[in-house]
Amino acid sequence: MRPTLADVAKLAGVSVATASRALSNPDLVADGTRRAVREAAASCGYKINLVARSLRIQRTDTLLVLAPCIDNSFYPALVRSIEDTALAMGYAIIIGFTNKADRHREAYAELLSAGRVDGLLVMDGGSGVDRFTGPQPDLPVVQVFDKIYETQVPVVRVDEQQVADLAVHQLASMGHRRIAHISGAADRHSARERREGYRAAMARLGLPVEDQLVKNGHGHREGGAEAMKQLLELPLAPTAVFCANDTMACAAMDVCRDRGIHVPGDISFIGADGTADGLFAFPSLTTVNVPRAEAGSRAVEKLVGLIRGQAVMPDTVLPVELKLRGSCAPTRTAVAA
Amino acid sequence: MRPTLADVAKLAGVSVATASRALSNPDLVADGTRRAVREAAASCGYKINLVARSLRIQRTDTLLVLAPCIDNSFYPALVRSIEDTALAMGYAIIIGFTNKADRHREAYAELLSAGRVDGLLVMDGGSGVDRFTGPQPDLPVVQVFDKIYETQVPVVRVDEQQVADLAVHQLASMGHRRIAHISGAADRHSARERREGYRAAMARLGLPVEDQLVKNGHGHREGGAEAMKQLLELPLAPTAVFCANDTMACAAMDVCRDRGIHVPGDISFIGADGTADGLFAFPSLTTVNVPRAEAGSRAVEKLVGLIRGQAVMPDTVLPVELKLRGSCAPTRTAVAA
DNA sequence: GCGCACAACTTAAACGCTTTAAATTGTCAA
DNA sequence: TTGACAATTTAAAGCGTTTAAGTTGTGCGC
Repeated sequence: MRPTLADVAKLAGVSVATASRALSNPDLVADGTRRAVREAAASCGYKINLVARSLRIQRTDTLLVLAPCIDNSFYPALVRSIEDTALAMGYAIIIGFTNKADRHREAYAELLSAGRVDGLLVMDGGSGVDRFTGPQPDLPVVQVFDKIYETQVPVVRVDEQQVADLAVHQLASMGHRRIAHISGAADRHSARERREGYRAAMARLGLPVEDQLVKNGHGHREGGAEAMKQLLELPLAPTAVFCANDTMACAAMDVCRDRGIHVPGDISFIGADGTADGLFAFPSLTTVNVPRAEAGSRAVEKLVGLIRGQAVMPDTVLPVELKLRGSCAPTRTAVAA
Repeated sequence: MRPTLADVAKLAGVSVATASRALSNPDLVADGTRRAVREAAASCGYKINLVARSLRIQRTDTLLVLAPCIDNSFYPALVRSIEDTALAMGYAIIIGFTNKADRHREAYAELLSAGRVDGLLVMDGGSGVDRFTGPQPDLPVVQVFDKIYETQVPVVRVDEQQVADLAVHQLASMGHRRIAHISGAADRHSARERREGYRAAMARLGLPVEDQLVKNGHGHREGGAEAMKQLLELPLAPTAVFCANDTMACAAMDVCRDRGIHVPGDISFIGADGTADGLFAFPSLTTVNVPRAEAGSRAVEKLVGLIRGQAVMPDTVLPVELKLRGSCAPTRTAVAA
């Protein structure tokens, strides 16, 4: 049998209460006692039982992290930084992926309500965090990106419209006027916002906002490629494309390459997110970087704050930044001018 | 206050023992009683406290999964399948990344020894699973890939030498004789085995095994690119390269493209692992697929088996498979012949 | 010498559940 | 009517901690 605190106490000739204090609250016992208990614990290989501790102190020091997936190139950096920050703050993370069967959602909702975690970090705003928590979560919840405005859940996010704005402005400043947009999955808040941001930016710049220049790429490679093909079939093809994420942008560039269309000579691309995808594309992809690692840590800090009783803070909005790389260039006319 | 079983019992007019049974062991109570308890539970919003349950039954139904990282394109599929299978078998997973500071290792070793998980799944064979478990783990452990022969830990893996063998044979069958190898991180078992497998296959085929044709790419893009550059500077450059993973293969192909060397016309490539990297490369990368998703489920099944008291089974060795894609072609001389 | 403050420690209860062993109830045969 | 037996239910003992409340002992001022 694993030794318990009682064994340690007996060995050290003190009560379990003292043994407990000697190990976890050293200032409350005399020097000699502390040493005796420590030695007893070491000599019998005592290890605390965290489950018992959790039951007693009503804390698990564990966070549940729900991500839609992990093979998406957007999430790994986020998840890593969450894990890193959580660990530094004394929390372990249980991870769950939610874009699978409903079975998953239910299982995790169960974990949440059954007191096995102290808080929830959702990255899957998708169609509402209340699927996991109910309308009035009795557990601290923080959401990362993809804000759902209907709920009052604190969020760490970026200004998604600004993402689009930076991209469109960059292209416009290079002389592009026919700027297309390949948008992301319709159920994602970020995708909707980026599309709106694109429209707004185009309008502000006095550029034509044609419906045919906006195609839905559904956020993935195949959709991006298909959308690009449609754009290339237009009577008057765009000279630049802003894609709602890097994955689609890379796929779109590949379509161009396959057809002998030169990037950025014939057409320019800007992606969004700032994933590694674009870094290794050819040409390397200009993108609007979304600081995922920082979002991860900030979200954990926020969540831990809530758990520890801090008042709900306003949304955290992180800055985005344009990363100018090889995939966009001034229009020929701009060059000629 | 959250209602407890005692509240439910009082509400239903039975003892807590009966309430407990009615909810978790329904055959042991009479029909009417069961219904009454169920209704009482529902009416007061009772949710079981899993921590208390865990303490009592001495199980946590949680697994610790340690991965070196997640942004590596190799691991996501593995982690997802682990999560999926674990959930289906009634386990949650705590995930930890171990290629960070030692702080991480220690924290997770603590979790392990403190009874917060029922078992451990390690993907980071790196320099020995005993860093986490000590020489005699008192907890079930299963390792995925990267077997460490010194320890007696059951493992789910592939035949890494066969990975190399399939690649070399394919290239040789296309007429290649000067086949180079870009190897992976020296501390990884898979990398060492693949290099040995390359040597053995070359020798068996009677092909020259020159030290200068073997470069260390350290498993990552930069290393792969650098290794490729060195290979191209050889007096007699190789006509084909087997890379120990897809990431390096893609980087190596990019180097060729930048220098105007045509793939597969001038030089052929085969990678290994079967990650999405190679699928979207140009040309798409021939690779030796390592069934990561299946390895994940098998590992979980094995681990849960151990937890439930099954005897230790022999290693599980999964089959690998060559995926022929656009990055390799017969040599010019072979074509001419 | 008495009372008091204070430090050091112990006792005992609590956290919320499961499960063994014992008690209760009901049924039926003798 | 009684006893045997099965079917339910209950009381109580844990699971291994933490901690509020209580006890003991020491030194100190008076």
